[in-house]
Amino acid sequence: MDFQNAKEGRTRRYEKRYREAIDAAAAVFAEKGYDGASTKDIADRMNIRQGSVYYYFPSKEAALEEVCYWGVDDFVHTLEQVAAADCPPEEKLRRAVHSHLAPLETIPDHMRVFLNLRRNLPAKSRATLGRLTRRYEAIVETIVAEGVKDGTFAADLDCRQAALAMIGMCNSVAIWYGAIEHPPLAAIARQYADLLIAGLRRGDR
Amino acid sequence: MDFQNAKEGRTRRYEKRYREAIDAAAAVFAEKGYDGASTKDIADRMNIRQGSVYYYFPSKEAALEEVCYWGVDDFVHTLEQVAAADCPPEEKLRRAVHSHLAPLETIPDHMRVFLNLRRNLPAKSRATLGRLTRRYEAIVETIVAEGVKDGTFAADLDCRQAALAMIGMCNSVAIWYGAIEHPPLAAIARQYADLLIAGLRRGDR
Amino acid sequence: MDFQNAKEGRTRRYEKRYREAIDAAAAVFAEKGYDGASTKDIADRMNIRQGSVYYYFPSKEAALEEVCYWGVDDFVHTLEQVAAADCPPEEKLRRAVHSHLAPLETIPDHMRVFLNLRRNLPAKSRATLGRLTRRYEAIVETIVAEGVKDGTFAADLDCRQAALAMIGMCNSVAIWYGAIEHPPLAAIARQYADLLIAGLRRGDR
Amino acid sequence: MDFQNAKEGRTRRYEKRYREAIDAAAAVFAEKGYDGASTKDIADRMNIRQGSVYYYFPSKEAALEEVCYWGVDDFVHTLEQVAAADCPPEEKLRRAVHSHLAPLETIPDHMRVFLNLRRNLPAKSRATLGRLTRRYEAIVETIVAEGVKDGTFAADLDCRQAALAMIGMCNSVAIWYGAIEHPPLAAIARQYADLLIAGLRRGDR
DNA sequence: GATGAATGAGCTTTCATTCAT
DNA sequence: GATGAATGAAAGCTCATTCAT
Repeated sequence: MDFQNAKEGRTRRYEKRYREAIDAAAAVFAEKGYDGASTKDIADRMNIRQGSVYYYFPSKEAALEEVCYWGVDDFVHTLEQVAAADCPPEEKLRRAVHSHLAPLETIPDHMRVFLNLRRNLPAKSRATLGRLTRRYEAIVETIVAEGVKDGTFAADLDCRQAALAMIGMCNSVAIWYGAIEHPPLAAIARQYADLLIAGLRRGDR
Repeated sequence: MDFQNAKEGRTRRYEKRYREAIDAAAAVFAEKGYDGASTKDIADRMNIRQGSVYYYFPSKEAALEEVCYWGVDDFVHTLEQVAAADCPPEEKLRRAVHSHLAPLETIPDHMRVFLNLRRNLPAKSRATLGRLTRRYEAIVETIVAEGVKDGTFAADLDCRQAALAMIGMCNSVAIWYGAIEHPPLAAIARQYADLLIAGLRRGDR
Repeated sequence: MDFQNAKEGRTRRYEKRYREAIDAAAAVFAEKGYDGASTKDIADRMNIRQGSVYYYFPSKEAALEEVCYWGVDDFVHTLEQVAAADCPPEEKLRRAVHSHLAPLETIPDHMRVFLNLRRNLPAKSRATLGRLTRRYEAIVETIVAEGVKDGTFAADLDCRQAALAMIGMCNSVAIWYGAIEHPPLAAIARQYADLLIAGLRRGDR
Repeated sequence: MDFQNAKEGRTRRYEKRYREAIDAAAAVFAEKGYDGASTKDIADRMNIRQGSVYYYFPSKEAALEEVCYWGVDDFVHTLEQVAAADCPPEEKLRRAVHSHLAPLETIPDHMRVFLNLRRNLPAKSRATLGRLTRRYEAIVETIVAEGVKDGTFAADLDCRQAALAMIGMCNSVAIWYGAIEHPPLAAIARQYADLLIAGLRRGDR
């Protein structure tokens, strides 16, 4: 109940509201797209008036930026840990599929916004996220390449294409996940991992 | 040079320009999204003035509709022929992958618009296209199921998920095809088909 | 009644409306200042709706630009002719005062906008107009210097300051001209010229 | 160290900050105009937050009022003393020019705001300041008339126009003073006074 | 004295659409 | 087939102002 606490309390409350603002933006962008969403939509979701949105974001674009950056670092970092783990490549791939799909359960809106609305960002942020994306792809490619080297996967694999295929397949889940009937996420991840692992064992010729 | 011919000539010219209008709309929508594109963008691409766009389309939405419908019938019909062909399921799947990717070379803009901007259509068209999409998915599922029945593919496959995985993987190519360096489309199709076929042989448990 | 005429007619009509748009902008800016004026004010004065203003100007700033540039070339050009005339410097100065004040009768709004709202222009136009202004001042200074050289004006005059004083005095008329009771413009010009000429004969020491 | 003193100290500190607020407003208004300036601009200049400006001024308009009134009483009073002095009219005119230009050195922002932004005041204050202005003009006119009567200035002078010319010429200095290279203020004042005095001796016919 | 949060009105700008020509 | 002119609605953004703390 000292000053320290009072300050923390205030800060925490502020941060909470700020976090809510980002989530509201994520939800609205995910539903309507960037150009299709209005700042009024975000305001409505926060139960404030339209102009007040600008208390939280300096611009609509900035709101998109915040949503897109949300969780990206963790996302890449997790994959790095998977790649660095002490286990066979096929296990790494399996874990990669699981961790790649995980955000669909925790922050599906942010994920969809990142996947589909990145291009609406100003050049600079787009470039930054592009670099992160390419790093992510490279790590997946590394895992595949590792499997090729140790004989787990087919010797003549196009590792880059295999990585893109894996990522593309997983990302495509975001399109219908939650909108149609489907197995639980863990089951989907298992199925997709099985398919990929078996596919890569004898994938390309 | 008789009236008939003159009329035909005019009509043909008209149809050509009309087709150009749809292509212009496709290109603009593909580049900027539905809400991000303006009728002026379409007009600019056709070298006419904004208001003149309405000579070709009764509304912006109608333009989107035309673009989305373009080639869809053929697309589904081709898959139906593949499914009806007299060949083993794995060959059918291979052909399905090829024909699914083919539009990327011939009408990439229309394909991207269909994939990403369907949701901007009025409910009615969206429903119609949704039905077509589900029919398409069902056909793929049928091919997979056929493979399961004759022992080509793993007995415990989730055929629906397998179909979605195949479609999602193929669609994901549209995201980077033409934007980054990549093998020719035929090679990509072969690799993806190989991966899928091997993956499905022993995909799920 | 030929094509040429038809086209001219159309163009003339268009230009007339365009000129009206600039005049409306001038009047509104003159009355309310740049930031104080709204595009709706301009629209109201033209009897069109607010958004339609953008049919005539790409932006509010562009409207200001048009107003500021209006007549400036003529203004400078007229002074150049005065300076080049074959008559004694004091007569040149008299004519300069007259031609400087003349726009108050013909385009008072444009003049006031030029004098007071130039600073609201984007850097580039501001610089262009700044160059014109400095050229104008230089010409006046030249006239004064001529008078000093031929003994008409005091030998120890600060010609630059004298030029600025003349211009400043004349411009200050714009502040009250038309708002309070005053003699006709020609009389004001004569009085001010008399004052200046006598003042410069024995102006500085 | 008694209560009285403590209170005085607080008051004095308060007044200092209050004066700073007015100066900040003056500077911001002078730079950006009334409509172009925001309360945030004033806040920034005072290193406080936007809302806190309202601790010093009940409204933006009130801030403008304070700036405009600042020094005006002294300004008029000084001229009254000049007019009442026991010296020839031409000396009075010389002193009037000096004292008219003096604020350019001491409170240039306030002066510019008074000159250019009076019109943004509410009707009442505008009227009050208008009355002061007209009184000021009348005093100058009186000085000129005195000179006419005693034969110092030309017998057929339009005294009102002469007064306006003097004031306009002096005010015009505010436009460029401090922005371009120029002689010291005292020199300018001398030059302008010389010009005016000589001009009025034989100014109108 | 000052702040964080919010409001509500107004602004500039964009844009799908209409229509007489 | 196409254009110039205009509309009306909505959008993003700014800002003077308020108020509890």
